[in-house]
Amino acid sequence: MAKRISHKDSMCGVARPLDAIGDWWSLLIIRDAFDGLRRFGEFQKSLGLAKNILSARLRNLVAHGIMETVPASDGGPYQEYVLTRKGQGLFPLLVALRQWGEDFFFEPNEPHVTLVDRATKLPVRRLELRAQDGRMLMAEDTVIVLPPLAAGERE
Amino acid sequence: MAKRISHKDSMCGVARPLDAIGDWWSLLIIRDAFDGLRRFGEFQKSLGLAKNILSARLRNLVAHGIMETVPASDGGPYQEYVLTRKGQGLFPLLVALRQWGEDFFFEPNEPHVTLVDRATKLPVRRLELRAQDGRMLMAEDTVIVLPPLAAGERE
DNA sequence: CTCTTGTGGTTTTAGTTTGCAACCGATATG
DNA sequence: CATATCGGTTGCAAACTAAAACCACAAGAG
Repeated sequence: MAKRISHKDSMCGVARPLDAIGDWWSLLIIRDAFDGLRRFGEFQKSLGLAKNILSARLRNLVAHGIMETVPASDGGPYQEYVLTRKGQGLFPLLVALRQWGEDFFFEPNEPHVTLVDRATKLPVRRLELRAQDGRMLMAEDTVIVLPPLAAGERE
Repeated sequence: MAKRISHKDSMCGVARPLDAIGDWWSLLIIRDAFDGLRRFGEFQKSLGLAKNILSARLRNLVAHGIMETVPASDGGPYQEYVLTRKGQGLFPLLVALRQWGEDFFFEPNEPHVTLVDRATKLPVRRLELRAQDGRMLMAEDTVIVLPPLAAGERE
């Protein structure tokens, strides 16, 4: 089931998360989970994907510790799917995706849903990458550095 | 080729970007592009994916305006693939993905590559979502709001 | 008790996608 | 001219996806 994304034995810090999430559907499931959806049927209705696929995706997300099943919530005999702490850690990623979408996939005046501060109802700020000293960083202001190699290790 | 992700006619602000990116491979290509890779062969060597797949992914990224081909750079007879401004807009998403990976996919002392400020060589700060007034926002502090419906429009 | 409906899946099956490998054309290179 | 390298395209078997049918269980309805 797990499709190997990278050929390197030890996948990098980007490929490893991608492998865990699984695919786009999973990300949409996670987004719906952030929106409060919990039940199999809710996800299926919201996303319109085949039930076997949803079943497989949920199973994968649970297997990777991104979601977990809780026995009930309203006494019903069924289980629900909720985000774990690890799953909640994906929130910035979804925000980044959404903001990118707003920037480039909508006409200037095309209406679209907006993420707002629940308290003030104002739109949230943009995600910004900052240095330790608070300077804002663009992509070209950053570098990837290798971990210090322990003795004897070779690339 | 384009696999429809959502059944809804007008895809939401999350699904639309996902559809444009294409798949995980594309995201890894984009990451490599941020790392300075430009040539077909460089991507292929770095990612180890089949050439036909790479070819298709690059074509898709170009078609969606995320990358573009530039005729040369060192006088070679070949073209190179570089990120457009739209593609560069994906930087926060990649950072979010990387930070999530660092948080949950590495043992506490497992070495991994780190994103650092080029100027100071210090690791970058975490991405944080903030309200207009500067408060930090967690997922549960936010809501999605629908656009104001124009007259006559119905859900 | 039996019939029907709704939920939460699994199985079946066909269609699509993937990716290895082989091939191809266009430069260099010897 | 022979050969290699780069940037792909093409063919095809294997893997994966997804629509639909099916199944199990629980709750009501009659």
